[in-house]
Order: sequence, then C-alpha cells, then structure tokens
Amino acid sequence: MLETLAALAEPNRFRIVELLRDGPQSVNAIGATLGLNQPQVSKHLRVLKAAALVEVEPLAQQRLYALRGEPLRELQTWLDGYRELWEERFDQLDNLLTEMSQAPSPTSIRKDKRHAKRK
Amino acid sequence: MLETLAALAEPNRFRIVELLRDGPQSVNAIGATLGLNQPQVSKHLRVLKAAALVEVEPLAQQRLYALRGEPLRELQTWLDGYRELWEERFDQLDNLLTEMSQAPSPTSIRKDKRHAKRK
DNA sequence: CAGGCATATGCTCATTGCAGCATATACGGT
DNA sequence: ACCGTATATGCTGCAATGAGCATATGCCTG
Repeated sequence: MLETLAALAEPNRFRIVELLRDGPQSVNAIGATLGLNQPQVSKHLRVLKAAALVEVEPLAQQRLYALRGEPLRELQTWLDGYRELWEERFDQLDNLLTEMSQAPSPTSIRKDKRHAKRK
Repeated sequence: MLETLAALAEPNRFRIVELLRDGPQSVNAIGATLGLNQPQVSKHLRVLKAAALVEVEPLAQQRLYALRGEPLRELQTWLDGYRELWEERFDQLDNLLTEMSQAPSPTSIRKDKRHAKRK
C-alpha cells in the first residue's frame, strides 16, 4: 500500500500510469509522449514494476509495459474504509466540539466517546 | 491529487491518517499513540493540512486534528477511472500482443524476473 | 557476425525530506 | 504577571531520490 502510494506520488510516474491507462506502451513511446529521456523512463518503470503497478512483455527488442489493476484495486479497498467520512452526514469534529463545549471542565477530556463507527 | 498521494505515501503520515479515522486527536495524543516526538507530529500534520487531509480546531491550548474526507474522495474518483482494469475481463496486453503478433515466432512467455546481470 | 535499435544500468550531482534537538509562541490557571 | 502545558518553528545532519550523461546489454536484421 505504501509502496503503491509512493510510486504514484511521483509526478512523472503518475503521468506514466495515466498514459498506460489507454493501453500498453513501449519505453520509447512513453518517453516521446511525455517528453522524458529514455533512461529516466526506464527507471520510473522499474519503480512502478517493483510496486506491481505495471508488467512487462518483451516484444522483439521492445518492452511493452502494461498497467496492472491489482494495486489500484487495493487502494480502492483501503479507501472504502473511509467512505463514511464523506458519505455520512455527521461531522465528527463538530460533534465533538459541540459536545464538549457544554462540558464546563475541560481538564478531563475524554477523547473517545462514540466515535467508533463500526468499520 | 499528487499532493494527496505524496502526503499519504509517508509511513508515519499514513499511520496518522489511519489513527484519525476513529476521530479527532490532539497532537500529543497522536505522538503518544504512534511513538513519535511532538515536533515531528506537528510537521507531519502540517503536510497533511497542506494537502487538506486534516483540519484543525483549537481547543484551549490543544489543537484537535480531524480527518477530512474530500481528498480521499477525490482519490476514489480518480481510481474509478481505472476500474475497468480489474472489473472487465479482457486483458489489454494480451489483446495487443495477439493482434500484432503475426510473427510466427511465438513470443515465448518467459517471465524472467531477474535481469541478466552484466558480466 | 557485424551493426543498429531498444532498453537497462551505473555514476554524479543537486534537491528534497525526514529525524532530532533546541527554542519560540500561544493559552490557562494560580 | 508567572509558570506550566501544548504546539509550532528553526536549524542541522543525513539518507533517499530524481535528472542527466555515458555506457552496457539484448535482440533483430542484413
């Protein structure tokens, strides 16, 4: 997960991923499209491959890099655990503040109350 | 988007986000839970705030940091554009290869993970 | 099998980013 | 006003990382 995020966080790698969304590409094709030098493309692809975000298929002397969905799917799954943050209507922070604003003694701050929202 | 990814890609920040999933926390509470020094927590929170992943609400001398769903939602939306990669059955790479490989020599599927080391 | 194309690797340099420590600032209680 | 608590900021050192350039490796074709 962290590896996926780190791989995607780099601007050029992000662009590569977006480019590969439309189908596999050769290293040179990627470099030409994005205006990157070939060695740099290879290095970025190496990182993406280490993160399992791409797979390679040699074709003649070329290497066709294709996007792999699995890591992205895992990201999706992880994000699903946070859906409640925008799907549900109640604002945790506001609730908490409203709740303790009527509590006169702030010395005893109980942080966890009913925030356990099921997961 | 890139900022969101970069913010999440850092291990400790990732842990902070996961921690804040269960509700707002003060800086010290976060540090205590995750075993981080206070200054470092503040710095990480700064990055998270710059990425709009958290919001602050001052309470007495404390600052309560709460998770914001919006950036995560945007990530979700972005990922939705890649759903086809794992939801649909057809494999783009295989299609492409089959299509353009009228070359009789079968592109031998040898998945050699190790690069040939230079001698 | 020599030569050329496509890609990978090695090296250096510059930048970035995180951790640690010290210190500054904000706020509340006494 | 003074002190303690809570948090933020500044500075330094160090490790990681990306870009550029040169070069090695792999593979096809004549």
